[in-house]
Amino acid sequence: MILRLDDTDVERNTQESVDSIFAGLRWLGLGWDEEYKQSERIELHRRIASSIFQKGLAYRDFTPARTGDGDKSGADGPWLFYPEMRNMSSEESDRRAAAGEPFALRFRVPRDVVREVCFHDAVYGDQAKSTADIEDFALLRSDGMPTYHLGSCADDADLGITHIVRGQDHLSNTFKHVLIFEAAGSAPPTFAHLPLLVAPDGAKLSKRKHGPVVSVTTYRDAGFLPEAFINFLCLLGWSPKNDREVMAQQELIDTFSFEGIHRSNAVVNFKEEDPFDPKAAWLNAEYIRTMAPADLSTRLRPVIEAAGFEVSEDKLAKITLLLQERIKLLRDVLTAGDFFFQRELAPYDAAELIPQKGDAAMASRALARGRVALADAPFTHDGLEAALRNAATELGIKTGQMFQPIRVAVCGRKNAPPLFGTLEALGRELSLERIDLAAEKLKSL
RNA sequence: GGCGCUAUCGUCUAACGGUUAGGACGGAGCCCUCUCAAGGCUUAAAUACGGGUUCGAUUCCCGUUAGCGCUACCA
Repeated sequence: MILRLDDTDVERNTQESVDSIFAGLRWLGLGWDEEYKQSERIELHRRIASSIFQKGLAYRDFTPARTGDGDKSGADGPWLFYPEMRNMSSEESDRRAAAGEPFALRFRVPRDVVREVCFHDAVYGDQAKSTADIEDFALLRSDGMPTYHLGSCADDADLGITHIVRGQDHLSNTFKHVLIFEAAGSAPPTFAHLPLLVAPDGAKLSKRKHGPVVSVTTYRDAGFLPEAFINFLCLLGWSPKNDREVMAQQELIDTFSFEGIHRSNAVVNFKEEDPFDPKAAWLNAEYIRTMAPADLSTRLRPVIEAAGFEVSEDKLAKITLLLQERIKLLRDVLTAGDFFFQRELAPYDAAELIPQKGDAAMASRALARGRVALADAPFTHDGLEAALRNAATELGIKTGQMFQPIRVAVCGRKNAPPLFGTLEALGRELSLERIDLAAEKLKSL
């Protein structure tokens, strides 16, 4: 497996984007055996270009570069080449080049006899395109830098690449590549084109338009597990055809085949308010739930510490157990378990303390009686449960009515992890402190 | 405009011409339950359209439509 940076476009190539790519790849744990930068192999590219030129299969084009995007909806038919450039005598071409006039080197696509350029794609099957529909594409820019087409073909041949697996946006470019391989006298590798990942509106995902969505580090920073994220990605445009979805890396590798790859684009379902595809989040939650708790703790700790909190090994173990099936992303530990980490609770409405079908007086009694129970019960899950259920019976109220005021008092909200485990993780001192605060708060109603 | 690719629930996807068109996410409902989750059960939801071929088309062929890609001295 070779990691090659196709960075022949100096303008667009920034250290920042390279760093982000490496960070993402390293996080995913995808290894590679060799690593190259195209920008460091330009001598090779020029050599290949020159040999194609020597064979008369390319020519100099002295036309100034066309700016930007060009007009793609021209009613004047497709642009194929500039006749005066393509047909220029070698004497004039040599003379102008020697005089220092800048030129691009273009491939001389055969025009005398129209023929079909063919190749077999491992995903899309047999492909053919008439030379009459292929323009004289550039090999070398006027600054001497190779284009993507030349650079990648030259490198593929030189590095002995066996399989090119890339986005379907290159499917039609592949005809040009076949022409280059022919001209360079190398056998083309196996091609396999992958369907594109598109935005909900159907547009191809791009760094420009969709920014964070296409950056792998975004998912890392949000608390995705790399194995879950890989799993999700694999399910986009490919399926094992047996309804299996949660698959470990080895199973993915074992089951993979080009035949299982789709030929239509897959949409990544992100939204403004929810930037992550719900299925990706679900898969991540699935991985989190089935992890060994100790492993989850290990993954959670850095997230908690990065937020500026400290937590003991013992307390984290308890919190992990309570939150494991309640978080979808590692990041969620901060919102789902905020009350575990902050000494002071975020402000909440005292009315929350009032239980279902109860009133402030009931809440007050539950808190008072609960405080007594908590003060001397063994501070363990079972001890607390026994004590609090007892208290409810004594007060003649439902367990729910007993538990809710206490839950809100210690967590600052109604929806929280199971009460007894939560109290145990919080510890006696903090629990009592918060109950006192809540009782005080209740008086203000 | 030219060339190419594609078309099954909202989304990801099954169904080597014969299925009540399956699964998953998300949605809805019920159960479980100290709340929230998780889990269990149930449910709504799709073959773009029109022609062929065939005893029989989601499936094969043609056309239409739509989407996407390429058409750069970007990749």
